[in-house]
Amino acid sequence: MKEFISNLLVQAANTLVEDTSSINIILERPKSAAHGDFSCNLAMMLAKPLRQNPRVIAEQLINAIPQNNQIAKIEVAGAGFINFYLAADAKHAVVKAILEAGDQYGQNQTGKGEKVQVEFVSANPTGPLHVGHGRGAAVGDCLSRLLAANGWDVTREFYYNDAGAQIDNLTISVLARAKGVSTNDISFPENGYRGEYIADIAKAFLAKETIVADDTEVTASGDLNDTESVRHFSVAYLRHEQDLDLRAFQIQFDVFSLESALYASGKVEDTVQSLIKSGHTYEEEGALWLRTTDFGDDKDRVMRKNEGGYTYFIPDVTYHLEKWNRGFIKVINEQGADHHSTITRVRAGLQALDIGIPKAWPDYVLHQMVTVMRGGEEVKLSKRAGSYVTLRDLIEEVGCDATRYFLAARKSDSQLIFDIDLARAQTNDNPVYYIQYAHARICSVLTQWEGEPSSLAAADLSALASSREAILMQKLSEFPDVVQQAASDLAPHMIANYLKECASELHSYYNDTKFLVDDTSTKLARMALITATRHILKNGLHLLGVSAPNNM
RNA sequence: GCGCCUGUAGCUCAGCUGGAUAGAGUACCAGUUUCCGAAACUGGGGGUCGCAGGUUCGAUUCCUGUCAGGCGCACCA
Repeated sequence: MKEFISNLLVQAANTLVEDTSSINIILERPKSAAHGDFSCNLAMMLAKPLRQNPRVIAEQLINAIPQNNQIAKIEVAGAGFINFYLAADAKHAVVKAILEAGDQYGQNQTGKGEKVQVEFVSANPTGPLHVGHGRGAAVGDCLSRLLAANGWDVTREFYYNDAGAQIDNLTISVLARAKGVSTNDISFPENGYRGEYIADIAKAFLAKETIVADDTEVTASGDLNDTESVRHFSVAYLRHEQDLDLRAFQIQFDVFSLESALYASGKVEDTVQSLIKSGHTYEEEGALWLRTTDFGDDKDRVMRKNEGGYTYFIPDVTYHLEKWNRGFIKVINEQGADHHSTITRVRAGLQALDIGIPKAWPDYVLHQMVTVMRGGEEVKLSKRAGSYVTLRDLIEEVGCDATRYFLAARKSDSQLIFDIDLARAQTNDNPVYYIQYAHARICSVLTQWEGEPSSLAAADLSALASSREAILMQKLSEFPDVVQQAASDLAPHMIANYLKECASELHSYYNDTKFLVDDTSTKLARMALITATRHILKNGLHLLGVSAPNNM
């Protein structure tokens, strides 16, 4: 419909201007129903080049628009807006379209089946996942679902930094606990991990337990002189813990990549050699540097430390080079904003390789900090992890649906306050239940109707003539635009906001109008409309990874 | 000091590539169930869009400056 009107306007504009190719027709949905179903500011855009009053131009445009049966009325309003009022049939069309497409409605082929990788969570295997990782998980998973709905071939990936100094730190922390050193003791490693889970790992190691994580299996030697065994076992143990966290959050990954594998395969060394060959490196004070300042960084970065090891920067570049070589023209990295400084660095490293990787590749979505509140006070402690709130604590307390919704419903640029009391509330305060209730309500009515849902696509919809019904149909028709916009803006929160509005229109309609009436054609038309609404709510909730219960 | 993000109703937040009277939820006040689920709905009050300039027909939106908060500025990741 949008395209249809757009074409009409281009035709009309052709009668006033010689070259319309540079004109970008913008059609918007007016906030107020008094302004029609679609609105266009074309006349105002043309006012300057034509040197005429916008309202006069608008009149001329309207006169030049060909007659058709889709549009009931066209008006000039305000400073020169052209408002379109759709004919009843045109409004009803969306209901039929939804009923025919069902679960597929809202999807499009913008991505043309091309490969996109979304990397998210990527927590170090040094502890359980915390709320911040949860936000990354919710946003990353929702982004993946959105991109898939837009026709992309999506790969979800988790990168484990299992090779750096933080793993040495983990190893000595577990060793200390295994030897009975208390975290308060002076001899406990200064920067060691102090959460209670470290003691659990130590205990499991001494008990020679076997851990299965992803595709690997590790059995503890139980020998405290065997540092390598402690290291492997601890990493496997925590990867397993994180797997459980992810399972509780109903997040699945297609690929787990390990930093250690990049070293083992010699790819890290290859990258170093390529960078040296590119001529952007130099040695100073015993270290090997990359001149990242040539590519927009504010200072050069160390590649190889003077004691010989590589900084994390090099495997990071290697990993992204791998992504490029695996054929991902589009890559989105979802990370916490506290890592934003790596963006320039990784991109600079890839530029230095000089192999034609675009300057702005890969894309990044950064999420800001999460603060958890309970009873009006900030929650900072967890029994398991000590100094931070774990994702699993949160899921256990408020449930998976509410946790996912709250973590994805805010613009990721904004800091987020997670109110546990609100998320737990099974009342009208809680937007998750509000949306799910709308869905359950529809299901309840459909059950009582006892009719055949598949017959509705052919129903006569002419009875849908009230303003409530018009508003609801208008809201439903926006869904495909929202799905497309949310994906192109990489903004999952738009789905959450849309669903709240959609649920609100349904609830208003429900309270205003009785659906199961005696008149058959009216009843069928209303069944068709609420069934269409149900599809939209279900499809939208699915994009968020939130369930759409039939009853609650 | 430098960089990134954020300042919109008492609180939590939307505001779609600049557009019509700046919206929603919550909280507060007043109403709605002989009728499909009241986990709902209807109405009301509540705003200098941090502040100051600039760009133009028009700025919450774009630019500059400034104030405030968060995060980051390692031969850690």
